[in-house]
Amino acid sequence: MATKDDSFFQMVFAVAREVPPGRVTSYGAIAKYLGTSGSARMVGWAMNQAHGQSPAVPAHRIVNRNGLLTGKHHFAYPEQMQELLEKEGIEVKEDQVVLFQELYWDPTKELEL
DNA sequence: ACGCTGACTATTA
DNA sequence: CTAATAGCCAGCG
Repeated sequence: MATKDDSFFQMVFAVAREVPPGRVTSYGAIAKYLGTSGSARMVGWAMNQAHGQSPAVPAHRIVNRNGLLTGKHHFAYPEQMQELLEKEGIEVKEDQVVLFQELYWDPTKELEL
């Protein structure tokens, strides 16, 4: 688990790609899963490098602790994030994921088994 | 090497 | 409710 052979980014990308469709997760959750709890900024920063990766990283499934689409401005265009989320069946209102609590996917609870 | 920046989070006022 | 503060750590000039 959490192979440290790869760069920190690759670990973040790996977890992000493990997020099931129609689900969302937070930076802090990924950070904690990687053992860098408290450094949620590193996750977001890693996502910044995700742009152009192969396979593409579903960064639109990564939101902040409030379920807010804080990173939408980093996409091709800000509305793309909400567009992709709604496309997967996730309701988004006021840049915020509706029922975020129900759609929340925690790697530390789903993957560590 | 130093300081600034940042897709975060939590606490305090 | 908003604003400020602190902790976090990798990249860049």
